Amino acid sequence: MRYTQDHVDTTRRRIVEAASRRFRAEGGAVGIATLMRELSLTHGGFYRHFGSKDALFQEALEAAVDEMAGHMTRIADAAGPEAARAAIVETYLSERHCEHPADGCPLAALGTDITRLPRRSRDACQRVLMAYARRLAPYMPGATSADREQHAVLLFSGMAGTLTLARSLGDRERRRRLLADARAFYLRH
Amino acid sequence: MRYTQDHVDTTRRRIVEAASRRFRAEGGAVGIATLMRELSLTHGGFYRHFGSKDALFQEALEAAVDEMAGHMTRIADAAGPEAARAAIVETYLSERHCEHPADGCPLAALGTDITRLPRRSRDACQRVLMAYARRLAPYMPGATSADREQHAVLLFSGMAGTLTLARSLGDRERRRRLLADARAFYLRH
DNA sequence: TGTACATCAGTGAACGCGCGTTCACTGATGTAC
DNA sequence: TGTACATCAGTGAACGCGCGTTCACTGATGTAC
Repeated sequence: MRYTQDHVDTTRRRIVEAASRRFRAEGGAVGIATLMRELSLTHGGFYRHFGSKDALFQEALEAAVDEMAGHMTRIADAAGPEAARAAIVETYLSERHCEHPADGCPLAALGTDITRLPRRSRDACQRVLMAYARRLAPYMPGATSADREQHAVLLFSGMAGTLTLARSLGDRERRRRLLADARAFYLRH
Repeated sequence: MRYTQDHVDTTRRRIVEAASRRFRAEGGAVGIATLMRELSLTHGGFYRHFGSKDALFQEALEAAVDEMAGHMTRIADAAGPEAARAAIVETYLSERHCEHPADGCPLAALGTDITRLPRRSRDACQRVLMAYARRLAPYMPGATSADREQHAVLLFSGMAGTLTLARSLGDRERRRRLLADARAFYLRH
């Protein structure tokens, strides 16, 4: 082998990470050559690691969900059981999250792109998105774990929609107000 | 003139209508040639009507918002003042709306695409989206018109996020349950 | 009223471009003997 | 231990393709005389 297994694994991981960020920032239309150039590689080598661009998208989405869920659980754990849900809402609907889609929620950044994936990929996405909800459920109110999971799904998809709208607004002040209104709303309900 | 002014106006309107539906169904990536072929025209003639594809996208989005707002106000008016908001929620989060993005809410269908538009287009979009909220505000609760408008923005962007998630799910039964849960949630809050 | 010309919506070939994917090749390293 | 060979991550040219946009052209109609 020309490169050590360790080097190969690292390269693969770096591709997924770069893709995860760039897809969220610019959508699924980002080219493979652009992606590989960011890592000082050429596009030809891509196919030594992935079967197709679709396969990379899938993995990148999974990585994004994992990263986001990790981030949210850390914030919630730090806030303690009483304040966990509030901390999640505050962080999710923060200006920081709004201005940085690349490290943010993939649902808010890629929602409609996922919708247009071929059937087979959508099935895989469903599993990933449901795992997202399952990881956040423990911080939600509800008598049963099914209730808490349902709460997580509704809260996150709702906030994702509002965050997407906020990102569509050209006027910064308007964005700030929308986010503040949304935080107040989702803290109450 | 080769064609009457009436014919020209009709053709232009047909292009906008087809674009409005197809962009919502398949995203902004739909090609101009495809669009024109749907109307039994060739792509070359497109530029007699529009300066660029971006200009068409703008108009198509506006038409979609107008159509959707019209649809919603008709439903709300038919339901009467007491039941107006409930009728809007039921219709928006219906399976029918979920399965037919082409005639549905442009925010749910194109949310993340709008986010990636160049700055100049985003300003125009902001105006269009705010007009959307203003038309629906009368059916929302709230002491002042600003309160009602804020309620409309949060309700619609939240429902759009949940609808987008529903459309991402491969499993029909799962979609049905999510929509039912969402209807219950948004009728309460 | 008849004739010559201007108009311009629509046609279809052509443009440059970037895309996803393939492939012959390179060359440093691992492995077999 | 030294030598020959196999491996395979990464390179960069090439593929076919569809895109947005341009442009010379067509030809039915409106307009000027």
